[in-house]
Amino acid sequence: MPAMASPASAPISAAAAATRERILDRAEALFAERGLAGTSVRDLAQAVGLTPASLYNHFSGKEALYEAVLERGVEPLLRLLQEHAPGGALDANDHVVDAVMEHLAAHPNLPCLIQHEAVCGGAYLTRLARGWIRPLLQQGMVALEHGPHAPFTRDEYPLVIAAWLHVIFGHFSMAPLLREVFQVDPLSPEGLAAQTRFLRKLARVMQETPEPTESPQSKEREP
Amino acid sequence: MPAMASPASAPISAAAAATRERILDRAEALFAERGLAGTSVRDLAQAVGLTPASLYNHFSGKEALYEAVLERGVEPLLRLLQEHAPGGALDANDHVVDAVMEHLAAHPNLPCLIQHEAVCGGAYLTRLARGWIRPLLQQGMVALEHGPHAPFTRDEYPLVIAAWLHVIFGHFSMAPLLREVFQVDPLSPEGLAAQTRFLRKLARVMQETPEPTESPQSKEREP
Amino acid sequence: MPAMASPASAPISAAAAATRERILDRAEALFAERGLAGTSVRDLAQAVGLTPASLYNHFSGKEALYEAVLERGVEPLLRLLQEHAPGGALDANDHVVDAVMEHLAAHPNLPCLIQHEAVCGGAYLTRLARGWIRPLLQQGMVALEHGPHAPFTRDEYPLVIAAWLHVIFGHFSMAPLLREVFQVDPLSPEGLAAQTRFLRKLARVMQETPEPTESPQSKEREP
Amino acid sequence: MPAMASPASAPISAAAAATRERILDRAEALFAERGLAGTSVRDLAQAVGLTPASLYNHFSGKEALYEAVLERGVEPLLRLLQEHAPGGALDANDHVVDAVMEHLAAHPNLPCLIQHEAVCGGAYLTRLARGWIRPLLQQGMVALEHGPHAPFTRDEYPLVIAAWLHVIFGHFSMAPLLREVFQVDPLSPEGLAAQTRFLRKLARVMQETPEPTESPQSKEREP
DNA sequence: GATGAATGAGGATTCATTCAT
DNA sequence: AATGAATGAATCCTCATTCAT
Repeated sequence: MPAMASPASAPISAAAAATRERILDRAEALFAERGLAGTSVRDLAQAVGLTPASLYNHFSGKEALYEAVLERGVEPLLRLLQEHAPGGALDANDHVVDAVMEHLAAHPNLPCLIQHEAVCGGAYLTRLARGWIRPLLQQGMVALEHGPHAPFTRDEYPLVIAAWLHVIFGHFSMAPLLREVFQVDPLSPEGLAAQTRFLRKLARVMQETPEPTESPQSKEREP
Repeated sequence: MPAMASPASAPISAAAAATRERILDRAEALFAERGLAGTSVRDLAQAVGLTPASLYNHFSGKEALYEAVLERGVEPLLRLLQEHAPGGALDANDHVVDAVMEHLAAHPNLPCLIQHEAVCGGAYLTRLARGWIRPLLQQGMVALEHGPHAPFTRDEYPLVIAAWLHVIFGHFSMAPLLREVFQVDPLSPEGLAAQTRFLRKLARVMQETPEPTESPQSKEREP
Repeated sequence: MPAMASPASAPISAAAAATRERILDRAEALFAERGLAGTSVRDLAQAVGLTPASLYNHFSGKEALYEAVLERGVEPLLRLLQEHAPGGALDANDHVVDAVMEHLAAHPNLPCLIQHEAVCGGAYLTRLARGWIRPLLQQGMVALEHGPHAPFTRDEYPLVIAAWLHVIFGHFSMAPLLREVFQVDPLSPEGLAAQTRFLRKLARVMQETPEPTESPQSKEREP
Repeated sequence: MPAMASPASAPISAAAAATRERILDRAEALFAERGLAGTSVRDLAQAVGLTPASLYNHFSGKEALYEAVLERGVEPLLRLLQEHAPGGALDANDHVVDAVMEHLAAHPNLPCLIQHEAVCGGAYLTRLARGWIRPLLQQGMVALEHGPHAPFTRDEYPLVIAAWLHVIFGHFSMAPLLREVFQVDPLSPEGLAAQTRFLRKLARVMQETPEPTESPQSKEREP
């Protein structure tokens, strides 16, 4: 009798699910700001208005909570990227950039979390990398190959992809620094719109075939 | 005989200075990998082959050591950038990129340290930002203005600068991730050379005046 | 049914309060014997049969515990003294002496605690002094003025009060020394009774108007 | 050749002795204020303008220094008291009081040191008590017996002695408290003079034979 | 005689976690 | 589901002390 079972357990589950979500929300913010090591269970609990002991009713431990935060944040991003098939070139790219920026604007903590993981080369990184970053980037590779002739050779494509990753994520993960330096909030609507425009331009620029007349001095410098 | 006085005190200072430098070296690596909160004094001491108590003969505490690491790593980078006057455009840029890459290749921990700081918006960040990052970036602004007509408008210059920052630093700070994803070590000599070549190309691309014939659909999308 | 609500929460509170009291008891003894600096949290915890970490569930730190001990010990003494209005002279004094001795006999650690504080001139001293010692002693001044003509002038009253303080407290705070020297336990029932009798006698003696025929040599000595 | 040996070693010894004395001076003050446990070797060294390591050239350790301080302070007091033979009664007492007060005025830390020891019942206490306090107090007993008929019985003499100890020492050891409470510095010349006068008066009062007509109510109260 | 460097032991406190309630 | 109390392990740091210089 599944219909009968739910009234007994579902209401409880509903409240629990809400609490769980609240925990994830606050934890995401704290982990993004301070990293895993820098965030104490007490801080997490306090941010939710709970006791540390109570957290363990929802998550089996700090690391499990951390992973849940990561997963919850990353999965939609991954799905979003998979939806954008690597069919059209420039046009598709614009779409992808817009979609990604939109998603990150709604979840500005995500890049910080990933940055924290990517920097320390932590335990989650491997799973992260193999689980979805790799396919994601390889999708980017495919997209590149379908695009117009770029000034970049095929073996440079990984660097191109990485550069995009850095530029897109950096805008969020280094927001405090940029805010301080440029006296503008990168996460404000205007800041985000400007960055989106900038990224579109950048995409266009990077895909235009430059004249092969390279400046002579840089030729000398290359080994 | 002042020359004789130094052998009496200098050897002690020399040994101490050597130890101090060893501490800074190891601490830089650990802090870069794990951040401030994730690095314990015990680990630091052990990495140097010292007792935790002995560390306190050289630094007054973990935070002081952290600041010293930051300072030691950042200062030369700052000096290096100040030497490159914002005179010539593309040519100078190539020089700067080369110089910065060379410096970071020798101190690959530096971007991680800065990334850690920039993400959390910590206390050191403000000092960092106001002390040297801001002037540094403003110097970049000047350089941009002296360059050829770029596809980017003046109010986009900060974003251009930031993008450069992200691309250059990201290659180092996200090295573990990139290594995992692309199966290539970004910090190997080849990896660094390739990145340097890529950056030069990118610089050239970003400074070429594109034909003003923009693709129509992106025009529509811009508000 | 509020009576039912308490069994749900009161038992916890009750157990916690009991533990808290046990901590205060043992801490009082240890602090009295060794002072604040000489008492380690580990010793305190061990004396209660607890882990150092557990102490922090009841007190926010060593100093907080110390203050709580001081407060708990001092407050009843203060109340006791306030109850004895400075009405009758000798008769009232006898009452006060008896009451104080009785209280201190039940809390022989109190004088040691106060002594420790008074000697070092610590941070708590000021609060101690202004909070209750001062009013207490000024009450003593009033009592003195209501008494019979004493051999002491009004400007000597503070010294008289202080002397009483020293004699009464000293019997407790220097008990280990006195025990060692006189081979009698000052804190035994007999010791306390004897001291109480002695104090009564002393009170009487100090309040009797002496014949004004002072010995001539002391007159010469006084400037 | 003792005459020749001294020029070689005595000058050094002289400087060393001076340093040693400076150490003792500063240590006396710090130990008196904070007790043994509350005073760190670093603080001691810093107060002398020395390095902790250097202290060990003069004293074999903190405890040894502490004992030296105690000994240096206590011995002259003991000698002083031995000089005052227990011959004359009141007159002699005045002399003793004056002499002791004079000595303590010059060494106001002494009572604090002794108080610290007496309270905790530490290891030094026994030696202190057996070594000199006991004979000292027994000398007081003899003096009492030679005096005029006092209102105190022979078995109360120890309490009388102890009371004197408390009153005399308390004026110094509780100086910070008294200063705070009475807004007068007990250690100022005036404060000391007043206390000396007060003690003389007290001595006279305590030695006068009271009329045996005791107040009836106190008789009832005595068991 | 003075000191900087080194250290084992211990200082107070916080950590993540468990469990009875 | 929530929590207060308890705890072992770890936190950063200070302690008194030694020793080569």
